[in-house]
Amino acid sequence: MKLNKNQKIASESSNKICCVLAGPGTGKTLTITAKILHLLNEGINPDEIAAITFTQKAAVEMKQRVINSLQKKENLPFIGTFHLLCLRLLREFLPEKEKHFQICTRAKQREIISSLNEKNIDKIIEKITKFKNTNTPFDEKTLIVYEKYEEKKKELNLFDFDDLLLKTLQLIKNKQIPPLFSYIIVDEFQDINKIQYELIKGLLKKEGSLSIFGDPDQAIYSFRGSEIDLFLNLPKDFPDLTLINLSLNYRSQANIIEASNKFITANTKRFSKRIEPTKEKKSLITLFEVEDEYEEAKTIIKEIKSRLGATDFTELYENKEETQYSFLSFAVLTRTNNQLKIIKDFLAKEGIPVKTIIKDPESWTSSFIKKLTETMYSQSKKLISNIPLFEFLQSSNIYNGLTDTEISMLNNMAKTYHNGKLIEQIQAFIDELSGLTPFDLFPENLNAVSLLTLHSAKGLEFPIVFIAGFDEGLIPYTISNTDIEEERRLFYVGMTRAMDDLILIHAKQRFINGKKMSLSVSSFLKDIPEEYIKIKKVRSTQTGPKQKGLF
DNA sequence: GTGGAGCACTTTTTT
DNA sequence: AGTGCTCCAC
Repeated sequence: MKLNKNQKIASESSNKICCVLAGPGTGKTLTITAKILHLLNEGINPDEIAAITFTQKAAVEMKQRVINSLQKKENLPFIGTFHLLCLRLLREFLPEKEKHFQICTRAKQREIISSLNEKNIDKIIEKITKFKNTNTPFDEKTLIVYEKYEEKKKELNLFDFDDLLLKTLQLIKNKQIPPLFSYIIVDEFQDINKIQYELIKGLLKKEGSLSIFGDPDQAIYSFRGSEIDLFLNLPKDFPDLTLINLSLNYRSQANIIEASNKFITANTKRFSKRIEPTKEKKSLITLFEVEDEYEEAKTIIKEIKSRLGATDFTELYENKEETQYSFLSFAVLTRTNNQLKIIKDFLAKEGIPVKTIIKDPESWTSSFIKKLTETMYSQSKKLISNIPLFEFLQSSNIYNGLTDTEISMLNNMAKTYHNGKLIEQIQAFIDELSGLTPFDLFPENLNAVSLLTLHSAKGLEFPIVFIAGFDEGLIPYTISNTDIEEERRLFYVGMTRAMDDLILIHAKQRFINGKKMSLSVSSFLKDIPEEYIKIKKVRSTQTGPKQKGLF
């Protein structure tokens, strides 16, 4: 494992509390992995170590790297989410008659709330989770619903996701759970809320050591209770804090790094830090000024095609030229999900494959499972029972009527079921389907252009990144967010996803919530110094949704 | 189970 | 001044 100087210092630090500032593309996961391996190498008992993340995806990635390095899966430290850690602690430390609860999933939450004759179910769930995480008070009506919801949950012996953390914290405060770990590592610390902060403090042994990894400039989740001040106040809370800055960026060409460095200094709530590029300057950021959202989509298509080496439609699909890019190289980022729809339709109409994150996997999978099961079961009867599921899928006509995303995901999952009778495989497979997360429905290796919101692009990287809707009102989203610094961090996250080219698009007019709006370019433009960006005005040829082809 | 009225319209994770 | 949803009547 090859580490740079500060990565090495961070991975070997044995200080009481160490905070590692890990800007975009600076090798955070590598360094955390190295730290875990270093501790194990020093002979620390794995049970003394906990590496905590916010998402499964981050946990899986980290765990996989540790497994690959150690060449073993047993006797590993805890590497997982806050929720998994709390679930395990509750199963271990709750009194016998309380510990056999089940998880109250989103679907179950909806069921409970709707049984109380409430509408706006998701709004209510949102308010409840906000209350549990930040103590945001209820209005009178929601308070009553909340009390009934809690009652019902108790009756059914269910804990919701927030309860997992809250109950654990309660047990810690009652001294029913002792400090358990000598080494706690926290990933993405900028996303932390008060409850998670208390949990960490309560689980760390008195002589233990705490390592914090994160980047305050990428804090974009205040709307769900994360508090950037918990990060920024660390030096005050811990006067003996060691700060280490991972400053070398291995992702983006120099122009993108220098522009984003300058851009983010417009914020005041931050630690002063700079990222140094390791790659050379390649090209300027491009800003396209176009007429409307249709011209925006057309610009994206044109730029994709020119980079794939195609001058017309047929060449592209005959794959005549070898180019350094494929559809996988491109991502289009927007502030809202709404904006992605029209882009998706335009790209799809051009035959450009796209993939998006499915917001509601529960309802998606339920219809998908329905669609699959009928065909699978009816066909499986006709087949010899011991062929692997993957081959069964390929030999059947299940793929008819599925999208590329669905097929790719299906194949990925089916490959993991090699053994057992066919019916059992199908049953196991369907069980697994119901546990899907949004990212499972976003197959990484599917050769398609990624369409994402700025939020869901965090942690990812692409050679070519478009940020569409670089309009005042959308970026920053002043339509309903007054926290401009958080909006600036969100755009900073977007900028720093790009490896080679960053392309911004501003449309002079577009429909927002049914209204045709005239928009000026984002006020964030003035925070990017002129020398890093070139502006191209695209004159409208013909516009409108009725038009058939683009070439 | 469906069609039309009424309504809301930012971002999202967690077994 | 568009879209997608939820609800309710049928």
